[in-house]
Amino acid sequence: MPKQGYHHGNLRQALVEATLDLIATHGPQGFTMAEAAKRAGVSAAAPYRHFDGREDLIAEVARQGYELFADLLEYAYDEGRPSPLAAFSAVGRAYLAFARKHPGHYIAMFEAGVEPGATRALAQAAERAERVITRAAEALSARIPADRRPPPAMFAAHVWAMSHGIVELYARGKPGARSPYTPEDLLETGVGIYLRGLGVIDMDC
Amino acid sequence: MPKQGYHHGNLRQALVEATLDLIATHGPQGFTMAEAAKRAGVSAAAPYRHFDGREDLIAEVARQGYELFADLLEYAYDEGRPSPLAAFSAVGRAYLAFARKHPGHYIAMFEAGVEPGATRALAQAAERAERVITRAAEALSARIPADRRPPPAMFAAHVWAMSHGIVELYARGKPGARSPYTPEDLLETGVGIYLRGLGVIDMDC
DNA sequence: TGTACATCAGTGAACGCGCGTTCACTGATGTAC
DNA sequence: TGTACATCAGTGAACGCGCGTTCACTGATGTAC
Repeated sequence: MPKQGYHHGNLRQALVEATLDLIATHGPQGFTMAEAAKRAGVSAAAPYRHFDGREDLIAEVARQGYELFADLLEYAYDEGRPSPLAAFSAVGRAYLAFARKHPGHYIAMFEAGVEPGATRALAQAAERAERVITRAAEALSARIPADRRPPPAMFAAHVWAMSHGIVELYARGKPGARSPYTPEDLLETGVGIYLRGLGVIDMDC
Repeated sequence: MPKQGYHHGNLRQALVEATLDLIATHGPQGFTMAEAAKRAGVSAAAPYRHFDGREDLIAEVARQGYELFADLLEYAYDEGRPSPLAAFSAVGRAYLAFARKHPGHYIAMFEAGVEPGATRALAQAAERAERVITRAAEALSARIPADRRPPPAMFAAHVWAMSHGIVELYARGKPGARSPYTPEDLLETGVGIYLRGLGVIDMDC
């Protein structure tokens, strides 16, 4: 636990967490350096001891988001166990769970205007997340005849796009604001139909 | 053509267009009332003769976006001609074309934090666009046995989500920034696979 | 057709505010000897 | 163990800026008679 004296003890991370909170509740632009400092119980000048400026702080939040995201997806994938299909579904559920449980991270990553190439560390974390999805798609499509299966990168892009679209359109704000279905239902049914189209799962189920 | 004297002639629409430009090039938050007024060749106070304030101006931009969007989708759908499948595909292509050709509108509609329920007119325009997509989905799924087809609203949500996801993730910024495929390719192949999964198009093609 | 007048659509100056950032400073900490 | 000192992590005040918005005003327009 940080001390409560003149020195904060762990200001850098406290600022990151204040930023997460602000972004999650007030949108990507509702975040200000001054307010983040205030929430961390520190003067407005203090953040500049730890970050180059506003952009730098947001980029760090996004980076941590990608790391956590990649961790969760990897954990859900579990190296393809117990089966490629089950692992793939678990990744999809983990995607939505991440967006729901970590809205600040998600927004910083995808809606705050931070380019994934902004930092080397950021780019690497983003790549790691993408690799999990691609790997899951690869394993799942291995049984399709080679001449009929789409490239794994394309497969992954389809699924990522649907997931992201569902988050953006149907998982924000009040539930049911734009659709009578939950995001989880939409993703499961949508990806299910898609996989049937690929011939990865049976047409009869 | 507007006169060039003391009176602008068509300031309201000129402000809307300046806003579109600013939003398209500098993001949803790169827009300011002052800059929009400047681009329209008018003092910073003038916009307040036509709009209640910043929010009101953005809402009007979003409203015009939804109207145009609905028009283009309706035109593409062409009441289901020549076939439900062809009409459905045309709607998908129109969706991407709209996002590409009218980025300012698209961003104002989906990324500027304007709630679709902000204005009655806005809500109606948004609903009209949604109805086109739902109708296209309905017509297309009519041939599926009733007990196996998803509700049209769900079908529409799947396709809308994939389209939106592709726009957000793969159609912004430099082409190929995140994927080797064009957004158009991604949407066509993605929706194609999805429709095969529904049994709407043949598994052999 | 001409004129008086109400209405409309601009101007220009000013406001208060909050933001990001800088700077000289000072209190706290860690380490060499 | 004690002390001197370098370094670190904060403070508080101030800056310049640009933004959204208001207000009293004035020039232009349209219309009744």
